Amino acid sequence: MNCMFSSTTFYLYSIIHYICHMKTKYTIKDIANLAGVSKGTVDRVLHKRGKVSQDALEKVNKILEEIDYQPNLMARSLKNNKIFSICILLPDPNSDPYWLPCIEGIQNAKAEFMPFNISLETFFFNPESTKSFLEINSIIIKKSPDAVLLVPLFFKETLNVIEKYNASKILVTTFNNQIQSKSIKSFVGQDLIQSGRVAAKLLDTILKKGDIAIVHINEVFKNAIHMQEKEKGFRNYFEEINGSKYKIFTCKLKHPSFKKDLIDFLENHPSISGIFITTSKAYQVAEVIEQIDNSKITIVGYDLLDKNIKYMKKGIIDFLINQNQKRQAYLGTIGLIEHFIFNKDISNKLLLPIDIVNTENAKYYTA
Amino acid sequence: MNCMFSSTTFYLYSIIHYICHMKTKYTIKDIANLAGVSKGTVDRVLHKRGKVSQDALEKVNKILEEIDYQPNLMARSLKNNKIFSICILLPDPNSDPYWLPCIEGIQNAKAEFMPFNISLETFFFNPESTKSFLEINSIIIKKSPDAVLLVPLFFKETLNVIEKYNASKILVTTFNNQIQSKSIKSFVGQDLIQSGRVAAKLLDTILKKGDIAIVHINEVFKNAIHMQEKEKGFRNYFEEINGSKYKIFTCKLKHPSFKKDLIDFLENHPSISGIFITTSKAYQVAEVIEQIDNSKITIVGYDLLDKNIKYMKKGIIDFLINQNQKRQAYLGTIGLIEHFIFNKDISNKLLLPIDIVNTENAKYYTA
DNA sequence: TTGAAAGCGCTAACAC
DNA sequence: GTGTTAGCGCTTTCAA
Repeated sequence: MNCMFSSTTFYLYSIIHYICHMKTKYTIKDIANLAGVSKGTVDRVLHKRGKVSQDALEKVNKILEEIDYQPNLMARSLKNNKIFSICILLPDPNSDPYWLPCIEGIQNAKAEFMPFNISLETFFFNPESTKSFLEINSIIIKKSPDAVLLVPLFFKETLNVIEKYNASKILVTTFNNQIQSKSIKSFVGQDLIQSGRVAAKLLDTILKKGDIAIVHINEVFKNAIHMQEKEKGFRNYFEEINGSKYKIFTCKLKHPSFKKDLIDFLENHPSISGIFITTSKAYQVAEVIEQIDNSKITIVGYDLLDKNIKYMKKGIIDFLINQNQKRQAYLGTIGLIEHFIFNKDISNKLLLPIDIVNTENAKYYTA
Repeated sequence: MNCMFSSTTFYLYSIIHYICHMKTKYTIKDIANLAGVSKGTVDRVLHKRGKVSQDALEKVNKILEEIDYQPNLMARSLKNNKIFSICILLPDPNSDPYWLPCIEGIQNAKAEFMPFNISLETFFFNPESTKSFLEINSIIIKKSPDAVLLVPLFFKETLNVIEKYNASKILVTTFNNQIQSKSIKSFVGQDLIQSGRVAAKLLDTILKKGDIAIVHINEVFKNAIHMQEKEKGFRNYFEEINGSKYKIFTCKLKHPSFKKDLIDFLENHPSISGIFITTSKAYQVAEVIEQIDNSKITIVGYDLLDKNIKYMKKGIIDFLINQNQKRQAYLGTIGLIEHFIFNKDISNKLLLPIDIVNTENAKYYTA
């Protein structure tokens, strides 16, 4: 009973409203005194470590119910000064620059919790190689960290490695790609269907006439589900509007015939006035549009890659939707850190805002 | 030398890159041993509390230079278990619903740091009364908190009260409204000029023809500077485009002749195809437009008030710019808390993203 | 000027 | 079963 927690709200300007919570903060010693037992016994009850008589158990629990005991986390983690270790696994940013901002997000998390005993190790795998994914995962398992935060790009392989982590009692959380599994304790990412709807609304607001193309750029198979969900949300938006005035075409492109196929598609569909690109490669479409077309086609794409921003500044890309990888990685990391240090619950699913970006607000999302 | 901080980056998928920092974490005891003095002496050096011989000072400093000592904040705050108290002062949400989300932001901050010894008290003042502002501030000063976070709506009065806080050694930080004063240790808010530019870019993207009106709704004088800065950024954007095709009119409205004046203005300017409203009262313009006009006028306004969202869903307001009061209040609060608990620096100026909101992504910013 | 020691709240090993 | 105790790292008081 030696410290207090107070919470008050004041309100004044003719009348004065005064609301005040005074909450006493109890320590284990207080509880021991109140229950007439020793600190050790209280601790055994709190941690369900057994070896407590029925009588003592009831006395302590009675007090605990009455007082809303909040353990002092500072003291707890001072005592248990174990080094928690977290391994983070994501696709190699050298293979796809989309992942680059994640590094910064992880570093920010690390910097923020620098004074605490946290060991963070970051690993990259080749996004085009399930083998590299499996290899790195077995390296991580050998290090037996307390938790792993990973991007589950490959469905089957992920379920496979998760079982191994589970067997080793290693906590698994994910970001960017959502995979259903009760063994995954947390997912941080975006609602892709909803992000398709955001893109649809943008084009619906801008376009006065013409038709729309959904462009999928087929890089590696990892994105297949992503692209499908975005298309689903996009079409869904227009289906809900009775009597939508646009025809919507889907256009699947892949290298190396990308450029030729896109040009052919546009020539065959001269009514196209808006394009929605479902990957972060909008700049590749913009390059082509810039060369062939003077008439204005509105383009909505994803992600603040340098090349995308360049074409947005040129006026060829109109909007970019920010998938916020950096913040995904940051929140995934601090979620684990705060769980270990402060005993916080890990939120099962955290859906980040779907940011609409134009030339004028871009700097706030890239910084 | 009894615990470690490690930081590693792995990279593998044909070659293995392995980068590993192993940083030993030192305690005061370690330093004392290394320097051949006692813990007490090390502490005196660390805190510059004097009473240390030249010889001892040099020995300790030499070690400190070599090892990059990071004090254990858990232990420190366990020892100094003082209750830090923070008072928060903002305009009454009953007078202007704009401020309502701030309450939630403050409560989130409170919930997040519940286990620590922080006392938070929230006060409201009448945004139309400098007197109430001064009265509440003198109540707060009497409570002598460790810090105050306030919305400095009134320039002169704010400078006045800040001096008093300074004299009482109470830390002052601000949010939402920026006032230049070296006595203000932190500001959390948005760049209003840039937010005007964001609005301009939106209208520039959407409008195909016609002219633009900037509408100021004159509620109370508090907003005068806000509105001016937004207009400045807005016009600035179009001035930078050589040969902008729009004429831009400024329209100042105030109640009770608001509706009539707006209708008159639109009748006198039939070319208007886009409206930028510089306050959170876009819904008032939308109400009028809905009644008088079938032709499409594009509207960009501010803030996710229920009424604004309602008109956005009706298709009358096209975009809302989110000033993110909730996050401003949240970040302002946790900035202070982390300063007190973890000794973190308070960032002098924190500019939040200027979020572009349409019907499809609104829920992420209001939740 | 310096070192020794107590104690913040919690945990866990160790006697009884 | 239960209470006592040492100790996590830091601060601060008190003797020396």
